[in-house]
Amino acid sequence: MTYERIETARRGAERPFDNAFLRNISGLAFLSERDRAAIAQVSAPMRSLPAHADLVRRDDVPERALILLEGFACRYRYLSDGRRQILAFLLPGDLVDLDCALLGRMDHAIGASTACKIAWVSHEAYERLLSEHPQIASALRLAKLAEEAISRDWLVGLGRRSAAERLAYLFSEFLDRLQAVSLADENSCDLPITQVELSDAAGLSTVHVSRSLQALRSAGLVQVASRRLQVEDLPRLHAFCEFTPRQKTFIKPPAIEFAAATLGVA
Amino acid sequence: MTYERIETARRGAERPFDNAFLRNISGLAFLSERDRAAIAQVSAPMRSLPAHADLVRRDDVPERALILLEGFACRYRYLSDGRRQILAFLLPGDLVDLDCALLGRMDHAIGASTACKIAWVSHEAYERLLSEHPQIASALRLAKLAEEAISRDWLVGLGRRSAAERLAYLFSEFLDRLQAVSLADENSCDLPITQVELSDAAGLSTVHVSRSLQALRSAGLVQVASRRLQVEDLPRLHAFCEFTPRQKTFIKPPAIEFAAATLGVA
DNA sequence: CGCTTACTTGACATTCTTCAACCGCAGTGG
DNA sequence: CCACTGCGGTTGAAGAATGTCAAGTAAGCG
Repeated sequence: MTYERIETARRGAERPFDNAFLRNISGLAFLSERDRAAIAQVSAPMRSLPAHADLVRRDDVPERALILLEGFACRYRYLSDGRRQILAFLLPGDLVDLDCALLGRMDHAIGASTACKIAWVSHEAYERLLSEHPQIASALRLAKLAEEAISRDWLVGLGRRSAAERLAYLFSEFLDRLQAVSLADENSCDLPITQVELSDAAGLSTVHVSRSLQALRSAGLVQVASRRLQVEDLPRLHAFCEFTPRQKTFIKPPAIEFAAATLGVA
Repeated sequence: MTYERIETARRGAERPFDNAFLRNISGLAFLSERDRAAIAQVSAPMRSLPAHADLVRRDDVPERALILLEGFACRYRYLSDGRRQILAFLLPGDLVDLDCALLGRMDHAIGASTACKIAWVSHEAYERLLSEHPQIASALRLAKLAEEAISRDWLVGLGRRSAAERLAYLFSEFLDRLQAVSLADENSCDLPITQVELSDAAGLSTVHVSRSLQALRSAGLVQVASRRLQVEDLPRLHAFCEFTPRQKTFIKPPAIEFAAATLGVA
C-alpha cells in the first residue's frame, strides 16, 4: 500500500464531510473519526462575508476565534498617515485564535481580502475542542508555530530582500500553503488579491509592484494574470528568493502503520 | 497604601534574591514566595558567554530553554549572500523557549550581541516550572504574547517606516523594555550594540544608520553616544514613530488588595 | 454605454546603498 | 612610551532602488 493510497483514504471520497480547515489539520496530525466529527461540527455554522469586510477590528476585545473556510483574508495595521502594512495572509483552512486579546485589545485588524466564508468559534467551544481532542490541539499548536515561522520569513524579506524577491517569496508561500489544503496544483493557484494588497504586504508602492511583476514575468519565473498565479519555473523561483517549501520541512506525522491502523485501511 | 508602596514591597529590598528575569516576571503576575524561590532556583546555574557567541545555532534541535540574565542578544538569520536580518532583540529578563524546534529545526540563530549571562533550563525543569507554578506560566504566556506583538511592530516598521522612524522606534522599544526590568531610568539606558547591529535590525545599511542617527540627534530627539541612549524628548520621540509604551498597555495585574494579601504587607 | 476599479506607463524626485577614504580610540606588542 | 592595528563610526560622491505624480489603458459591471 502506498502513501498515495493513505492520502486518498485520509482526505478521501469515502468520507462525505470535507473543508479546507479539515484538510489543513489533517496534514498536521492523524485524526480519529471523532476528531473529524468535532471539526465538522465546529465549522458548520458558516457565515459569508463580502470582500473588504473586517472580521476583527483593531482595538476590539474579541471573545471568539474564527476559522477561515473560503477566501483570502489578512492581518493588517495602519499608521496614522494612511500607510498600511499587511502582517500576514490568512488562507482557507487557517484558524485565528485571538490570544492577542489577552494582552488587552487587538493591535491589528483582520480584514477579508476577498469574499470569505468563515465559522465563528466561541471561547467555550474552542476550549472544548482543545481539551477533548488532543490531536487537534497538537495540530493547532503546529499551525501556530508555522504561522510564527512565516512571520519571521516576512521580517527577513521586508528587511533584506529586494522588491522582486519579496514578491517571488510571497508567491512561493501562497502556492505552498494552498497546496497544503488542496487548493493548488503543482504550479498554479488562484491569487484573488490586488496589487494594492501585494504592495501593502511587501512594503512597496503599487507602481513598483507592477514593475517588479513584469520583471519576474520577463525573467520567466511567474505569470500573474486574471486572479491567477502560474509559476513557470518553480525551482528557479525558489532559488531566486531562497524559499524552502514549508510542507516538506514538517516533521512527518508518526509511522505509516499507525496511520493505516487509525484509518482502518491496512 | 499606594501602588508605589506595593512596587517597593514587591521588588523590594527585604527580599535578597533579585535578577532581571524575576523583575520581568514580577511585572506580569503576582508571585508567591514559592514562585520566587522557583525562579531563583532555575536561574541559579548562571553561565557567562562572550560577545558574538551563538547561544543557539540555526538548524539546531535544541532541547532546553534559556533565560537571559545579563547582556543583549538577538535572533537573526542570514541569506546566502551574506545579508543578515535581526528578527528580535533579547534583553535581560527574557526567556527563550525553544518551541520553534517542534517544527523541526531552528529556522534562525540566537547570538550574543554583548557578553551575556544566561541560565539553561532543561525541558523537564521548564515543564515543571509551568505546571507547578501557574502564576509563572501565566506570566510567561503574557511575555510570549508581548514578544509576538513586538514582532508585529517590527513588521510594520520594516515595511512602512522610514529609516529614522525605524531607529526611533527601536530606541523607544529598548527604553520601554529596559524600564520594565529596572535597567533604565525615565529617559536613558545602556545601548551596548553597534551600528552594524542596528542596521541589521532596521534593514538598513550602516552608512544610512549613521546618517539617520545624526538626523535624530539634530532634531533634538535622542543622543546616542558611548554605548548609551539618552532620549532628549520622549513625547516627541514617541509621536515621531507612533510608539505606544507596552508597559502601559498591559492589563494591570489583579486587584491591589489581592497583591497586598499575597505579599502580606496590608 | 458609461463607470469604476485594477493595472500600466513615463518622467521625475527621494531614499537608501555602495564604495572608498578617513578619523578616533582602545588594545597590543615592541 | 610609542608605533601599529583593528574596530566602530563618519563623510563625500555616485549610483541603484524605490516612491510619487499624473496620465492613460483595459476589463468588468450596472
